[in-house]
Amino acid sequence: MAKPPRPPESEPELMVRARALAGRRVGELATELGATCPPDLRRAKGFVGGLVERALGADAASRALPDFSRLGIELKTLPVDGRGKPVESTFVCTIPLTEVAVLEWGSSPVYRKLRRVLWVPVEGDRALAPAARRFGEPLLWSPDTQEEADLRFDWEELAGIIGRGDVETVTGHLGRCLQVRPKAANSRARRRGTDRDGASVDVLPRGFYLRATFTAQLLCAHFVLPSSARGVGGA
DNA sequence: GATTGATCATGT
DNA sequence: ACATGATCAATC
Repeated sequence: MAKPPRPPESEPELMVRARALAGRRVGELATELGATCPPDLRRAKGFVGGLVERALGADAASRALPDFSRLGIELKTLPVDGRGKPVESTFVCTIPLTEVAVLEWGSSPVYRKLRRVLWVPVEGDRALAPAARRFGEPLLWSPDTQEEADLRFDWEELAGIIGRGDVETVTGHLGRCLQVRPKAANSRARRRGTDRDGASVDVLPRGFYLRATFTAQLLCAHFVLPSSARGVGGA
């Protein structure tokens, strides 16, 4: 692998780097970084995400910090179709099953992860070889008033159910913008949880994910109009 | 066609 | 083991 850039020291510096990706292809970037593009992502699901981390100078690699630790910004690549619409949900965080009952929205891992996110759209059509996929225009995003209210609503519903010890009743159907789905090596994986009586039980690990409908809406809204023109904050 | 549940690779 | 990065593929 070649030249890992310094972490960006400011948001503008990060955005200059991120915008420079727009219109370029995954394969070119891989070549520059000395990486080899896989023929498909079946056995390399995090390949594009890792590539962009390195290209932009993310420094948190596998630590419990935002990708750009100094700036407090999380990086998410977002696979989109030919019209710019997300084709996959977005993983947010694993669910701390034994703690969720005690967490408030403001102290929740969902809130912390989503406070500030750099979205980097990338073509995600499976018919396109990974190397041929182009990057889109990045969006540095924080939830606006309505988005945060929506996220909070779902968090309270889902965390409430899990906090009561009913994680096994939660399916991916619940939640308007957030959902709960498995997050594990396989369906036999187990991690410590709490049942309805407060007893310790081993359950399938799960994570919070953003629905594609939610990321579609946020891309559209924040690209089409700047937040100041949408009456954010109550106008 | 959209969605849910299952799964893959890598690093600490 | 569990965190990071996600997409695959069966099913609705």
